[in-house]
Amino acid sequence: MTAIEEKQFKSVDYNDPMVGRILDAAEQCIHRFGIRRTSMGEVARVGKLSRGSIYRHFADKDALVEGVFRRRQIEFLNTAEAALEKETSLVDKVTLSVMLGRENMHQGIFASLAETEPETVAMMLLGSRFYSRSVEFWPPHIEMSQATGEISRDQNLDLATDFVMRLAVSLVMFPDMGASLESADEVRDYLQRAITVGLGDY
Amino acid sequence: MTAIEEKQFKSVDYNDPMVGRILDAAEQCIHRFGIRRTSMGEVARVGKLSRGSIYRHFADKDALVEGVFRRRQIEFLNTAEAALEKETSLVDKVTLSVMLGRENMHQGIFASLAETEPETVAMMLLGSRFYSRSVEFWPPHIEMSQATGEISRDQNLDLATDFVMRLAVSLVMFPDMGASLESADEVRDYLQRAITVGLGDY
DNA sequence: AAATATACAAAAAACGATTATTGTTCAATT
DNA sequence: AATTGAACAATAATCGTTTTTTGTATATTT
Repeated sequence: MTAIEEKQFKSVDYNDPMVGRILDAAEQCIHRFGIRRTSMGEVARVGKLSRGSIYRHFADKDALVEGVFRRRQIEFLNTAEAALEKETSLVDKVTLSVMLGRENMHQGIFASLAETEPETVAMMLLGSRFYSRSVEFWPPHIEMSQATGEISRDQNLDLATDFVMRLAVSLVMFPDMGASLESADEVRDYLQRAITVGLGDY
Repeated sequence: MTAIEEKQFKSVDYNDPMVGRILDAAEQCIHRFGIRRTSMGEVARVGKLSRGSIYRHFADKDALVEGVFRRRQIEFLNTAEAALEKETSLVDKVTLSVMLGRENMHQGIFASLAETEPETVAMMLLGSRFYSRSVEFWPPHIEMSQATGEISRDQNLDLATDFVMRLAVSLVMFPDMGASLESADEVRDYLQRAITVGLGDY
């Protein structure tokens, strides 16, 4: 097994308590100093563990940073998933997701990184890796919506997921793209239209 | 009049032949070396003009770079506008715009800059300034589409424009967001659905 | 009038030497 | 079996210093 292959197959076990400690320390460092000014040694010091332990669980610094944001995203998707259970319609679910997504962008690690290293954040947001993780989030909700008759039953699941994803991502990243869509009510009305009838007649 | 106010009011005259020479030289430099490694002196040398002339027309280097990309975008919108005249439906127009937009991103100054300074390109794409210029592009086409009955007449123009913009921008920036939407046919089918009925029934 | 050429201080980039960090290895420790 | 600690070469960041570039001003030319 070559080094390259090994790196690909290696995946992080988020249940391992040591991994948790490493990621906690790394997140704290990135939050305070940014990615560039965070060293593996500093992470080790903050987490009160050895540098070697970090390299046991993460191939390199990139993998560690990736791990931090991956965990954050998983956590976000879980909280979002929980919050969504109160909503019945797909439109309300997407609306809530957009509002939660915006909130998430303007606080915590994202907000601080955007201040210290905006180019890094920009690169992350434009990378497809970032969204690919959220894709699996929607299909169950799409299917539920099809079951209740809110949206068409003969819509292809992948295409519908893609459509919802595009709207959600776009609304989180660009609150204003011509029309003002700041408040939850404005977003809901907009999505109601977009999702149920597009630009066609009611 | 303060310096700040003056800078705000000053706007570039793209018909001025000297402005054209400056922008030609600047674009050539940016294309070859990137923004960071392009100096005002080099632009002057390439354009066979004085550094003073550049500062007569552009407040600073940022304004010059802005001018280059602004002109490129205007040119793109004009060619797109011309190409769109052959298309009758809004769906076909948006499809063509998406394909032209993707093409535009993968050649010329954008492609070369993406190689040398990807973070700069990422920042540009995420800035709202970039899209705000394209917003005025769509309303006439939306209204035409409403006139022919392709889309609803009682749809608010700003919201419809916003919706078309979001789909177009998203499809240009993220060719794959779950569903494969590479070819023009795939994009057209997707947009046909999205624009005319959203996720509702046919 | 606009373009040029030159000069200038302040800011930024390039440079080279020094220091810190990275990623790997391995023996010792828990 | 995982973690630690220490050593190590290779890479990258940092720090003063020097050089270039910036933005402005002004006299001169077209």
